[in-house]
Amino acid sequence: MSTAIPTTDAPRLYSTLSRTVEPLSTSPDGTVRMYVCGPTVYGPIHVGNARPFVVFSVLRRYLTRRGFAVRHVCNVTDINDKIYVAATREGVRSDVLAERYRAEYVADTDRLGLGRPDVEPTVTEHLPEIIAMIARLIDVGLAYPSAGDVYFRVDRFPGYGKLSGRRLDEMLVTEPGETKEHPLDFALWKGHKPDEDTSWDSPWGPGRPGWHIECSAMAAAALGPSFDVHGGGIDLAFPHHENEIAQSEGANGVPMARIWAHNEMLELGGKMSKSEGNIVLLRDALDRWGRDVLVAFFLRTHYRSKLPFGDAALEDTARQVDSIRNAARALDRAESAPGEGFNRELAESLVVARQDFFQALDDDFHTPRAFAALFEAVHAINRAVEGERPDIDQLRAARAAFVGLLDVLGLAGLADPEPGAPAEILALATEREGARAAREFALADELRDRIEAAGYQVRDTPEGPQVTPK
RNA sequence: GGCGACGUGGCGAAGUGGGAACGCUGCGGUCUGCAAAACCGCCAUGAGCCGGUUCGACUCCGGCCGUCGCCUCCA
Repeated sequence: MSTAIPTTDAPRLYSTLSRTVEPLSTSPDGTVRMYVCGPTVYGPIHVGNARPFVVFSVLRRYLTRRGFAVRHVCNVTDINDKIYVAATREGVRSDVLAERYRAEYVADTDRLGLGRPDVEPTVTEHLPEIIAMIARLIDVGLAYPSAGDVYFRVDRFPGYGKLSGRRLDEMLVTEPGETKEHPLDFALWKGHKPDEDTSWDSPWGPGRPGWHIECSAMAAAALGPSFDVHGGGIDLAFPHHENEIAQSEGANGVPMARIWAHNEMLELGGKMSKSEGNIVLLRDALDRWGRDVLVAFFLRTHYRSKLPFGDAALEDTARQVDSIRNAARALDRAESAPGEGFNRELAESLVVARQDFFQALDDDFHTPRAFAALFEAVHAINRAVEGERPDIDQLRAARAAFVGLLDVLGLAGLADPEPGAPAEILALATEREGARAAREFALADELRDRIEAAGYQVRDTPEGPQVTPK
């Protein structure tokens, strides 16, 4: 079985900036440099916040297995209006609160088991870079101090609006700008207010960074002024990413990111958001569904489609995950009683599945089609185990191929050896076999009920009973 | 009001100018003492609605209706 990736073209991704699917670029050293907007840490993250984390973490996994070096940066915003508000409400210092929820964010997303980004910068670590960038923007005339704040001058940046397709003169103006030249000018630096318990010195007086400048500064610090992919939720396209472009390109004079990749929103009767109050915390979803189901749930829908979150969809996903796991169990059984020959249909199906799988992911990270390919493999494996059973070498090769696909999606654990049932459960299963042999089926069924009550399931197979966790 | 995304079977969800993937559910069958799993087969003559282009449109264009996101903090 070939290990080469059966594709010739470069992976392609849709860019909000060009509104087309574009070939992925690499930076001059061959690395794909990717920056993804992470959470503001003023509370535990919800499953909506987890979507970009999953999408871009798995994209990184895919690109890595596709042979690219990837530098994946995902920031944590730990200075923000909402953090002050939350700190006041909880009666703790804002920096203490931010650090607590930063750690909780890391712990929650660790449970997804998709690895960590290479760098997870925080705002508090980047004040010097932020201040330097603001100073630079003032130098080139794109920013101005005003009453202790510093604002970006939007009408001096010619490309303002190019990402979100807006024009300055069409935008709804809701905010009067008594300290701003233009109502849509946005804050780069906010002067210290008495009720805020942190502040940093700057040439414009004590204060803190505005919301957008941090990402410009952190992205440049971690990836340089120009990189390959900038990701995040579509709700950030305006104003956040628009402002990032204005700041970074205004200060650095080069395009910030080649591809702007945005995931669509999770829905729970309208967009899931903390301000709407219709949220499910990531940790609660993990407790209830487990990481396998949750990861598969995010991946079975394309990242640019809205994703309704609900019990029915998760239950559906859980069944899909079970059927993937069952194919691995079928391989377990077959390996304990292999056949003699070579199953040509299995070999061919796995090649096709692998090809379809990688082609789908090359095409704008099409995970739903990758899932379809995965099920081609599931069925091919089940057919081979039931039918013309292959020899041990082919079974092992089939497992390797199957696990290789699962691994790209972060689901290789579905094929891991399962923890064996405890001895007392296995004893019940053995006893049940005796009862069955003696045709004492009432006793056999009672024993099965007891096994199930203990959380295990018995499946009678030609290789004997298979006891699996329920 | 402006910008954008989208409307496909019971549900979820794809591709495609000329046979509507895939998964779940449901139905029938095989296997099984039964069950579970698996396997085999069936399930949209139609793709929000109305026009247009075309030999031919679900697929392109226009209009309408509807849903959602952004325009204010938001993944």
